[in-house]
Amino acid sequence: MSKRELLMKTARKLFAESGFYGTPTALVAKEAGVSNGILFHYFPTKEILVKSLYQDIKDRIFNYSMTQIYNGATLKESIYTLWLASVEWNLEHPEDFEFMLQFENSPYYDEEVERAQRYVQMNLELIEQGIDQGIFKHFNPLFVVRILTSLVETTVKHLNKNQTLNEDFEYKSRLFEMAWDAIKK
Amino acid sequence: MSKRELLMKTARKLFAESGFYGTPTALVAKEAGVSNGILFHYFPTKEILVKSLYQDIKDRIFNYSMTQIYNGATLKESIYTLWLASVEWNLEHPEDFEFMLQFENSPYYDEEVERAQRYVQMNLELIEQGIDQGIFKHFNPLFVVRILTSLVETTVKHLNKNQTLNEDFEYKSRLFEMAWDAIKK
DNA sequence: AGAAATATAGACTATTCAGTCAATTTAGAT
DNA sequence: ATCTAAATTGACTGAATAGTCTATATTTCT
Repeated sequence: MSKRELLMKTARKLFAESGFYGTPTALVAKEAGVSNGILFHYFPTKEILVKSLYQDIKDRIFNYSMTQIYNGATLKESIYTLWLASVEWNLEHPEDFEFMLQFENSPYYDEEVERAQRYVQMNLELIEQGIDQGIFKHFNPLFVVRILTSLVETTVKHLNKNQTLNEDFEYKSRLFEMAWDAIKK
Repeated sequence: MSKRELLMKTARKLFAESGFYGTPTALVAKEAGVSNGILFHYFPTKEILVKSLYQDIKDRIFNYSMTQIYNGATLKESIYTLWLASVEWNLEHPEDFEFMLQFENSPYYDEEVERAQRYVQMNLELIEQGIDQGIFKHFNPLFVVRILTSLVETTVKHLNKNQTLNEDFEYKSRLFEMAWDAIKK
């Protein structure tokens, strides 16, 4: 693994544990087993490190989600697939999840950062379809995407606390019904 | 206003603007027009200041909500009243809202802090009723409360961005239907 | 009034931390 | 083989900041 990757991996872990305000750059470098200087060589400021991490995580969720969708699915199936992909992915990557929660509620996060995500774009298209077809309640599509996202987050937190339910797909589909009922007409 | 109150008021404002990591205690004291020493007299650590603020805000939301509920309401009406109270209150107190979002996604926040809130207790009771009566989907009541809370947050963010909708009660009741549909059977 | 307790001031400190820099090593190109 | 550019080191710095401490003022109690 390149030192750059090593730094990102370590930062992800430490940031998830102690938050990015609670984690000195020096510690990231030390834990990654590289010098302080090289961290600032790859990431000129801490803010750039943090934002790069976020970008990277979102890209990985996006790529994973892409492998899950399939042709010929109904709208509900597509939304379910994306919903489940996001839930599963976050369950399997708790560090990324923790970090993302913090980031999205930090001053670094704004609408521009959000819209830039291919992941958001993908969801947006589906939601717009659903609204046009009169299947979904008539609201601003980006708002509906945010509703879904916030329900995914709450759901993941819930499943993280109840590990026994983690493999229960019938339960998960009941959880999905909450999200679906919220947005459908 | 006592210096203690003055400090809390100032902290609320500054924390909302720049986050509590981005706001030095010295600045809080300075902006409040009091000495540094007195801040630490009332709040021995910054953490205590932050937690006190949170407690205070939650108490005020709770008190406001209490004035809104009324006897003889159906379950749906009660839930709506609480939902609307929370939405309105957050809209009218953007500083408190900003601060709360940050706090609830910070290391300071945990389940103990959450359960201690009278506000959560009040919601919990209603939700338990709904589940017992078979009106709501059958899930852990605390989880359902969190679902509602997260929907309130997303809704408030949405309304904050679209000020024109702020007075539109018909629109708000459509927003409530999302939350209601999510939890009802 | 006088003692005791509490409130207030503000200078000071010890530490922490993001970021710099000059020196050294490694890799790549010709 | 030599030159050049990029990677890497780690000691260092300057600013920021939570919390301390001593001195003074104000209130409260008897």
